[in-house]
Amino acid sequence: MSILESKVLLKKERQLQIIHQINLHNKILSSDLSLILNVSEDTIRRDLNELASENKIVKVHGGALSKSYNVSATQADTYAYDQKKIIATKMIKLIKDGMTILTSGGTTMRAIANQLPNNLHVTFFTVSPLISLELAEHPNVEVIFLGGKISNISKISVGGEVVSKINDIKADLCVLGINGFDPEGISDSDYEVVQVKKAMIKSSRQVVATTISEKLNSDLRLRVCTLNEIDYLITELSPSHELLKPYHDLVKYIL
Amino acid sequence: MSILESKVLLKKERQLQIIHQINLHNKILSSDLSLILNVSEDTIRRDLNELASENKIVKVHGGALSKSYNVSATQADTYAYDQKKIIATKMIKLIKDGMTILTSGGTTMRAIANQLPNNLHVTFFTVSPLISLELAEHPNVEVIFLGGKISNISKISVGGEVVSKINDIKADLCVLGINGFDPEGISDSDYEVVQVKKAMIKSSRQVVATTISEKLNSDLRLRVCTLNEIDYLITELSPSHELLKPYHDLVKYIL
DNA sequence: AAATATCAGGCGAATTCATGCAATAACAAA
DNA sequence: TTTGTTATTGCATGAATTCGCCTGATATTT
Repeated sequence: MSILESKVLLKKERQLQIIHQINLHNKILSSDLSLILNVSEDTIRRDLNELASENKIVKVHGGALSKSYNVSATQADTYAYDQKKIIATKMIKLIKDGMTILTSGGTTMRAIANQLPNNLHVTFFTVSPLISLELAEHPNVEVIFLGGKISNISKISVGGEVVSKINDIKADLCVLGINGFDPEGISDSDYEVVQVKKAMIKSSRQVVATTISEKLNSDLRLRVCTLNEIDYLITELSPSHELLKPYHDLVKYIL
Repeated sequence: MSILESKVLLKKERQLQIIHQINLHNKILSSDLSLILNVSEDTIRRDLNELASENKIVKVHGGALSKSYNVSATQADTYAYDQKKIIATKMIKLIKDGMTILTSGGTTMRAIANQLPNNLHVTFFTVSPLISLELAEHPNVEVIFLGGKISNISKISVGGEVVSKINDIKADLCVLGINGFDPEGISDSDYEVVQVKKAMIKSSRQVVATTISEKLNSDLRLRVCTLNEIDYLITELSPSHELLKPYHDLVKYIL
């Protein structure tokens, strides 16, 4: 054990953290950064000004924005980010030390990866480059990327090689990001993605479906699985919420 | 580690210890080093300045950071981005339709992936999640990710599985991002990364080494290959530049 | 318009830094 | 060994950075 688990952040480090946060959420409030990094808002403001003058971020009243701001994609993201954070919090409670977890991609999964506490010792198998990077930030997490052809659309690896690799795994938990979800089951629109998700479900002891409530009761063209194949449904809503009523008989646990 | 601690450390030894500490923790405070090594902070400061001018660490107010610390930085933010863009332009000229290309990670590679013209029809094999994402933005590019354990430090997949997968490939071109480069060859500091790079070189018809001039004449602990194993050296400098003189006899083409 | 939040700029305390200098250590030649 | 040369180190000084707090100005919200 080393003596110097210094809590002191060097200025440069703090600024890197700020950039990381901004890249992740696309925007950030000075007040949030102040809380996260445990320094005064003045210091944050000075950092933001400095980073802005170096052209690394865009400073706005109250906080800062990412430089490469993809309007259409990210606005939806930021809009749902709070909800996804709630989902992440619920999801993380299911994770125990020593688990092996299989995960797909998607922004909800990304929020989970980001919120993961640093003291968890777990092994993640993933098909998403983005998630693998986010997970690799956690020192006690082992990340295995299941390689294959990267789908231009969904940005996860797909194809026979991935599927057969997944078949060789026996995971404790499968965390699925969801695109279509209704009483008939989970659905998706991309054939290759469906193959991967099916394999993931088959290789896991328990399956967790995570989705923002917005996607409830939407049906896409291809079926991934029926609801009796999943163990947990996690949304940002309270389990007793009206919208979730139709699912209480169909899914084992709703969180 | 008890009685011998009273032994006086020579400057070189001390600096090696400093580098060790930084590699271990990614950062270090001058005050901590002063305690650990039992010398005054002035001496530490002088050491840090020296190591920084040799480009081995990044000195900041209060201590120093590892060079590879800013992993999650944005594109425009990456160090020496303009230079890397020049390298990317030169590199891309070597790519022809239909090629199969094997690539490592690194920010230079990222610049290349980013600058790639959309009309190129090529297949990329990569071990870097970041590069795979960047490449997947190009509609006519097929991206295959070579999966494996993701190294927390270098953020590329490493391990036996990757290496043996690479051995099965026969690529036209291998594009290597470089960390250490001097007349004796290419070097790197991470054992696992070296194994992957070696395999990549072996599986490719031609090898391209790309590096910003700053990294020329730097020697890291582990050898990746000698210079006669690479075909092209690409830097941001003109091929006739003074700094490149020592390499004209050693590398086939300098661009 | 009033209430609230965010801002820029200045101040002071604490820390870190660069620099010069003298004491000491390391090393090479005699 | 001794002697002379150079490198290294610790300390002292004043300068520079960093950071939290404060104030009055500006922006945003209600």
